[in-house]
Amino acid sequence: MNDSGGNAERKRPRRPSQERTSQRDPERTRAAILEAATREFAENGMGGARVDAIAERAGTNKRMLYHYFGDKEQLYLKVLEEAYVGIRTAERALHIGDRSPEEGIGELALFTWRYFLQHPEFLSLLGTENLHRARWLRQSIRLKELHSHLIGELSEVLEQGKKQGVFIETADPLNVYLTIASLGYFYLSNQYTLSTIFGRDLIEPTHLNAWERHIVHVTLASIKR
Amino acid sequence: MNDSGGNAERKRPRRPSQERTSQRDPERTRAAILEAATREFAENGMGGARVDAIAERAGTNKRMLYHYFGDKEQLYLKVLEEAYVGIRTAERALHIGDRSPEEGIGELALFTWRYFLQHPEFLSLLGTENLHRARWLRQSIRLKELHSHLIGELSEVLEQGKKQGVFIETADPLNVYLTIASLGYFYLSNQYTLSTIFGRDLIEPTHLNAWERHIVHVTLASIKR
DNA sequence: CCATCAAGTAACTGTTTAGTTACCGGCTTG
DNA sequence: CAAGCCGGTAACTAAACAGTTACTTGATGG
Repeated sequence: MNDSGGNAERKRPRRPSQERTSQRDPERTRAAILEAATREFAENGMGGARVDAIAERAGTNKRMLYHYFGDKEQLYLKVLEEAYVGIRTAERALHIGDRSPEEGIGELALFTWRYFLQHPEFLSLLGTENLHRARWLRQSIRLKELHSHLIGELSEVLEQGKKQGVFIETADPLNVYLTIASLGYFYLSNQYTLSTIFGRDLIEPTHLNAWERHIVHVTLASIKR
Repeated sequence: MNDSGGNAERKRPRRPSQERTSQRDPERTRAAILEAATREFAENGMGGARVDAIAERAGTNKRMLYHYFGDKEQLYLKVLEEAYVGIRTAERALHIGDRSPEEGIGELALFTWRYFLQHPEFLSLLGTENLHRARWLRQSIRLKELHSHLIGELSEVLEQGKKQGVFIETADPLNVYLTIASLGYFYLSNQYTLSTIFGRDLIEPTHLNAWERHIVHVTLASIKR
């Protein structure tokens, strides 16, 4: 019905073939799309992110995006998975069991805070995923074992501290991690509304450093005997 | 140009006028739209919320929504403002200065946790607003003074505690509030990803109660001498 | 008892969006 | 050295969307 121009011959849009530095590089294109998608999803959420915007940011076009990642949802899941792999990988390199229990926990708190500070896009992605009740993360089975290492190592450090009599007996590994993550996550992810309603610029270096010390202080105060 | 059907007479879509319980009630319609909008924005964020969906949830139509609230952005801001008024109003009724300093802080921690627990839509709205860097909240001037009361009252309680020698001298009102809010906000707003990756159902009553006690414990441990 | 205005309805419009299709061209390999 | 595959482009399409318009209904005061 709306087939404007009923003639059979279809005009093909013969491109002018102007001298282009085409440089085919699948890996680079793929990586560029993933990075552009990370930024776009972090800035606008799943609902607000635009596929066209991702393609443009990556210096390519939608066709390649669908070619490599299937569709918007699969691309989003890939971005989320990579973000988790990023923090858990960096965390493993810490080896918090190598120091005294107290230093180990302090080290983990400092690392987590600084990682959050340097990776705001990770916090944004978590926020978006939780808005949707982990709808996409739930589909990712391979991620489960990624996080068990953290709890295992943390558990060992706490046990050692209890044996040495420096930590209280009720200290729980998941609770300790949630405490550390809470204090870092809320301060950073909610900095915009907090700065607005309380009239204090939370991202200023002085306040940032004070909060870093505060996190370590609170975490240790909550488990020390 | 695209004026399909060149005849001057316009077909008017004469509605069948079937027995309807129309009940005109501006206040109720307005309130219904606001409540429907709160749920829709909380569930889908600013980008994901649909104006049609809000109208349908409210049992009315888009025309009324635009009539009462201007446009989608103004409606969203109204929803956000009302959410803040809600928690700050309930907070004022606490009068944390009436008890001992230690009890007062514990009371505030408990209240905040329980309010967050009972108002998940408030947490969602905060998350959405922060994703957009407080873009809409910043436009709301009248909200600034709403929050100063909280910090003022909290400050008095801390000072009293310091005089009595039960709190450390470095205890800061904003830091204390941020600590309480962090521990409540993160646990609830990130419960979906956390439950998924750590394989523990955080919303289960047992764990919920344990975390409530944990918040009070951590908050007090961080400021007690 | 009718003129007026506010409450309310539903179809419409221009734009944006995710996803698709038709086509191009350089590199590898049989 | 040609054939076809893979990386790449741009225009297209159907659906969804925010916002508008043309119109109806009911209440009220002069």
